[in-house]
Amino acid sequence: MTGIELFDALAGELRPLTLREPGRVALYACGPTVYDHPHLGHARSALTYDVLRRYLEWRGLDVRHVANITDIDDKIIDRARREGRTESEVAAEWEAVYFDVMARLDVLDPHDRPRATGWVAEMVDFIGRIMDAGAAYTTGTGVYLRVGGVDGYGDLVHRSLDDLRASAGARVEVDEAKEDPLDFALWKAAKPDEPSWPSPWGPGRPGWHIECVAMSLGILGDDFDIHGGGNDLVFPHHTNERAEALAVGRPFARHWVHNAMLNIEGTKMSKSLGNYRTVVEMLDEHPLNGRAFRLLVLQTHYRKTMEVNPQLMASARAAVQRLDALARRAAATGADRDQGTGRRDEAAVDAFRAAMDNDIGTPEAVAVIFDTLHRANAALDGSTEDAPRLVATVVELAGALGVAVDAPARGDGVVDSAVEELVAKRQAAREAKDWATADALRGELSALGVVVEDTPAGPVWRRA
RNA sequence: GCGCCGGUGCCCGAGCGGACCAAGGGAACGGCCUGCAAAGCCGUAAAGCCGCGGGUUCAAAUCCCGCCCGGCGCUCCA
Repeated sequence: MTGIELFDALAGELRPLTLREPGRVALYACGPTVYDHPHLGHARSALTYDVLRRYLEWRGLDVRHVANITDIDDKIIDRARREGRTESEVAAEWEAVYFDVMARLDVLDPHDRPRATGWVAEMVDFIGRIMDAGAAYTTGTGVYLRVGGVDGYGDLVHRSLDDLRASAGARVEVDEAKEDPLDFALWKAAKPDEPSWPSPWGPGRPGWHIECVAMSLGILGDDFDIHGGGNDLVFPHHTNERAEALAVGRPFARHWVHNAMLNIEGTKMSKSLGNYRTVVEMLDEHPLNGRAFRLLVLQTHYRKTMEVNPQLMASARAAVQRLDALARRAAATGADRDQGTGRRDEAAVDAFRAAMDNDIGTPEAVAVIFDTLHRANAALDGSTEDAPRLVATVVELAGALGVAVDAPARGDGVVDSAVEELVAKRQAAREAKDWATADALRGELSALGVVVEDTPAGPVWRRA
C-alpha cells in the first residue's frame, strides 16, 4: 500500500497502487520512434511520466524509470531511403534532438533508455518462446501471434474479440496470409534493402510490440509495477504487448496508465491541418516556454485531452513569472532562508499530497501551490514569521512537479552589460528625482523587452 | 458503423451527492502601495445556477435515461 491511487486502464477504474516490492517502483513508459521532430504531444507524454516519477520519488519511493527509443521502424526506413542515408544515421539524429528537447523541458533522464536495435537478440528469444508455446505461426511475410488463442485479448480496450474483428481492416487492408485479421507480426521477414537481423525464421526485423515487451520485462522483470504511454497506444500497441506476455504466461504490468492527447485550437495536431507544432519551435519562441508548457500540462488532468494555443502559453508564462516574482521578493528580503531546511507549511503539503495521491491530481496540486504562493506574498507584505516557511513550501512543491522556481532571471546566458548600464543610469536619474529621464530610460529598457522593478533593495530587472 | 472521452465563467480548468451553488491560472475593474510604474496586497465584477430535456434523492454541476454538439480511436501515432 502506498496510499496512492491510479486509474488503471485494465480495471477501468481507480486502483490503489500496490507495488511488487515495497518501496520500489518499476515504471516503463513507451517512448518515441525517432524519425522526425518531437511534437507537443510527445512532450506532454514525457512530462506526464516525468511528473509521475518525480512525485513517487518525492513520496520517498525508489523509482526505476525506463523509457525506450524505437530506432528501427518503417518511418525511419522511409526517411533514410528518401535522404540517402542509413537508418541508424537517421535514428541517431532524431534521438539527439529528442534528448535535447527533453533536457530543455527539465525532464529527468530515465534510468534506462533502451534502444530497440540493442535488444533484438532478446526479442528473437522471446518470439521463440511464443512459438514454443504454440501461440504463433509463420507465413511468407513473417511470424504472427495467434490472437484468438489469448484469453482476454481485448481486455485492455474493453472490447471483445468479435468486436475488434468487426472493425479490423476498417482502415488498413488485411494480409490474406494471416489466419485472423487481428493476428499481428512478431517478426517481419526482410525485404530487399531493408536492415535485417538473423533469426530462426529467416532474416528480418522485430515487430513493434515485441520491442517493448522484451525491453520492459528484460530490464524491470516480470510483474513490474506501471506501464505507461499515450492513450493512442492502448490498441493495438499495449494490447499486443500484453498478448505477447500472456502467450508465454509471464505476468506483465500491474498497472496501466495512459495519458490523453493534446489538441491545438480544438483539434488534433496534424501536418495537413497546419497546426503541427514541434517542441523545438515552442521552446525557441520564449525562454519561459519550457516551464510554461510544463505548467500548462499540469493544469489539465493527465487523462483529459488538453488544449494548447498561444493565449494559453502566454497565460502559463504569466503564472511562471508569479512564481519567479515570489522568489525574487524572498531573495531580496532574506525570506528564502527556509529553503532546504525541511521547514514547510504542513497543511499545504498535506493538501498537495492528497491531490496527487488521487490519481495524480496535478490541477489541484497546482492550485495548492498558488494558494500557498498567495499566502507567502501576504506574509511577505506583513513581514510575518511565516514567510520563509511558506516560500520554502512553494519552492518544494513546485519542485516536486519539476517546476523550477528561479530567483534571478534564469540566464539566457548573454547578459547584458547594456541593460545593466541603462538600469544604473535610470536609478541615478531617480535618485536625482529626474523622473522624465528615468521614465525615458525605462522606455528604452521596455523596448529591449526588459521590465524594471523598483524594490526597497534597489532596482531589479527581468525579461518580460 | 463500433468504441472511448468530453461539454463548467471572457479564456483555460478543478470539483463528480451536501459547508447557500464552483478551487487554481490568465484576462478585466476599483482601492492600497509607488514620483509614476512593476511586483504585491485588499476588494469587485462575472456561471440568474455548471450543453438541452426528463428522472432518482431530504439534497445533483456531481447519479440514471434520452437528445444535441465536440474531440479521439478502430493495427502510422504520445
